[in-house]
Amino acid sequence: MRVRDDTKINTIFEATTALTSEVGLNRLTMSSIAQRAKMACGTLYIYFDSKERLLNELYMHLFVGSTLSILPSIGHLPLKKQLSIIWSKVLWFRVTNSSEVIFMHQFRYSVYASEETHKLDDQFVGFIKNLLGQGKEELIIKNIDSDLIIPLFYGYANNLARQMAMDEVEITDEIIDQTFHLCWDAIKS
Amino acid sequence: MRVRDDTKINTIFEATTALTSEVGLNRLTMSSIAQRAKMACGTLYIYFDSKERLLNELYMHLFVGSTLSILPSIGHLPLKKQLSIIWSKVLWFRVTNSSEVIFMHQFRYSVYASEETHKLDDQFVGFIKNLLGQGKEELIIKNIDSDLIIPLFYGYANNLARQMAMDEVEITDEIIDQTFHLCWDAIKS
Amino acid sequence: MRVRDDTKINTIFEATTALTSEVGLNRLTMSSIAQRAKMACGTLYIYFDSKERLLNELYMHLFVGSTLSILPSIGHLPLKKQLSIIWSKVLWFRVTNSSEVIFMHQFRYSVYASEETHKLDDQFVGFIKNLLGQGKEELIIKNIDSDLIIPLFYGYANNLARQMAMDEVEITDEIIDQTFHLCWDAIKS
Amino acid sequence: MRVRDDTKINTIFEATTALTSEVGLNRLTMSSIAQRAKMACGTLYIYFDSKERLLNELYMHLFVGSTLSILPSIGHLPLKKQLSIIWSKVLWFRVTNSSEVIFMHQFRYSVYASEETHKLDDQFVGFIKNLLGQGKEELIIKNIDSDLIIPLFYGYANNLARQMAMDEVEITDEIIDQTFHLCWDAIKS
DNA sequence: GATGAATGAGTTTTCATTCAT
DNA sequence: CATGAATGAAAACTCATTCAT
Repeated sequence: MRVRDDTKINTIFEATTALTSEVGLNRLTMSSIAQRAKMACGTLYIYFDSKERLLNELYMHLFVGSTLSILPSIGHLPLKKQLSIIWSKVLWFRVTNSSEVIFMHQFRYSVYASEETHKLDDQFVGFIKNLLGQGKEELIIKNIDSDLIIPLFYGYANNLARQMAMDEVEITDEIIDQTFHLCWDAIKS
Repeated sequence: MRVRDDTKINTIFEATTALTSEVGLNRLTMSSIAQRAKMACGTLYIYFDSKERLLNELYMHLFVGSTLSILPSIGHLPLKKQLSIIWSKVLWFRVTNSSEVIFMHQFRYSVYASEETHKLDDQFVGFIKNLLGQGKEELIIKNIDSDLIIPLFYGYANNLARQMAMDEVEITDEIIDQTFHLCWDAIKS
Repeated sequence: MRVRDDTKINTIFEATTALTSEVGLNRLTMSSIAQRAKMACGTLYIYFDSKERLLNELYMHLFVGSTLSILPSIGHLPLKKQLSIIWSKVLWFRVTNSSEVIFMHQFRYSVYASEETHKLDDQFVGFIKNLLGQGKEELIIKNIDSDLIIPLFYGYANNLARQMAMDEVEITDEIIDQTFHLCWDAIKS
Repeated sequence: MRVRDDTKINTIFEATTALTSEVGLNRLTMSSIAQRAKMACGTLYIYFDSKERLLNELYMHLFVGSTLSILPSIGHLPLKKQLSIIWSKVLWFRVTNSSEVIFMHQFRYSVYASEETHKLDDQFVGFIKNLLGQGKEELIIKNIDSDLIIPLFYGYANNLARQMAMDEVEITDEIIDQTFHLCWDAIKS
């Protein structure tokens, strides 16, 4: 019997991200994914119930891999260090995986994004909110509603990465440093 | 084609923004636009060559109305004041026109966005870049590559507005003040 | 403007019945209907929401045309005469519209048949039940549960018509007479 | 192919009849049969060349089991008795095996039914025709073309059984008696 | 024999665009 | 100009059948 091959899921994911970054989410079709992944159209449906599920699972996979996975391991570090690590991690991922970022960006606000997916984001946002709350108590960070601060990090990271990907600028530690300092100066009290 | 009947064009634009914010760009169809605008499907093609043109013209219309239009009139003011006015203007527009912002956001990186449209953005970015260059010469602003600064403003504004629209938070002068100060603290030298 | 052409619905109905009798309900596709009706595939969806609706509306159309339409006009006649007219009407229709009957037969118990459609049948059955009830009161008809009698008429008519259509036997008044007498002898008291 | 493993074949047959009565012939898929029969999709093809063959063999199996098998053993009985036994046998089978009857009914006139299958029916019909011929010679039965009589039995039995199955009415000897008398009164001279 | 993953032709349905009125 | 019926290519998804294990 042909064994169910879990690397196939990765092949599908790769084909999907690559195609989305090339032609956009709107022109992404199941048959084009299949063609790119070198398998039959029907095979996609063995691994995913529908196009919607495929995209949602890909998003969750990327989101977990890019950000959620580091959160637990840095809880003991000082606040600024934690933020700086997250910033670096997020930026590195975003810049070195430009196709993936383009996919995430287009998917994020598309009709395909499910409740479940949005909750992942909330989880991340919740963590950051917590961090900022701490910082405010310690009087390190300006006493401003976190909902006004988070979009700065979030929007800046997204936009910066997208811009760099489009201009084909390579990321350096210096750039990460500089941009993090902008953020830090913005929020430090 | 394209006779000036601004009433009709506005009706089409309003229908398009409203629908996009309700069902998303992916599910936006020409006949749904026509239906919402209370006209026939074919009438849309009297005013716009194609769906792509319609969307691009709408984007340009919104972009000019929301930002580009203020730029010339404030050139004589001091740097920080100029930035603050632009910030306020942009944010007000984004928050008080949430449908429009959702449309712009979804359209901005979609397959529909043409070269021409991207150049509009560049025009705006060029203006800001200029401003920042001035600031750096006057040693008011950190000496950092403007391409690293602009995404902060751009991304922050976009994200903040989208978040506020979704949470149905009302904008106040205080919020504009607070958020602008975050930005300013980030870049001031 | 092209005017919405209601004869088109008949064209579609005819194509559908003809095709069903030729290839069966299972191989009946929307594109084959469109092709046979000499119109585009999408045109079908202007007149019918879905394949299911098309089939249901066709069934109702045929059912009403073939049986339901005569019921009201014969209420004043004596019982046996009424039954005999219905029998004749049903049989004539079934035999002279063999494609239609094949469609109705295949559709009747298919997955496509909706609640609404079944209710039509009930309406007809209800009428006959009433008639039989009268007959029993007048002691003309055997005092047997109507649910045991109706399938005789219903099943016999269906089967006889189908058989005659397949054997390409022509119907005659004599045949109608003979077969009705079988039925009548079966139920008369 | 087609090794005799009757246990497995029966499992497949049961799964097929059950599923057909639940979802209809149109939604009956090979993989759903396999799933219900708790075996792999490919296994079905060890026992049957194709879906069409499977269905035809099932029909023949049911037909033989339900009717054909009794014919030889009653040839010596008087005409009315023979008919009455067949009626009883047929009705009992149809009512106590409602899934099977639904399958037979849906299959009977579907695209899947092969020549071979139709010949089975002819065999049964031929036997009955013979019987009726006898009856006419003995002047017990009306002198009417048998092709006009058989559909009465055939259609009545089918329809009655289907109706009772749907209404979940239990069959009794009384019902069999009553309905047979209807038939007999119809044809007796 | 048995499995079930893989195939890909075929199905229903959508929708940007055209065009007769 | 305005209409909206008509078009047909293309999309998502299904499923009988094959085949590597």
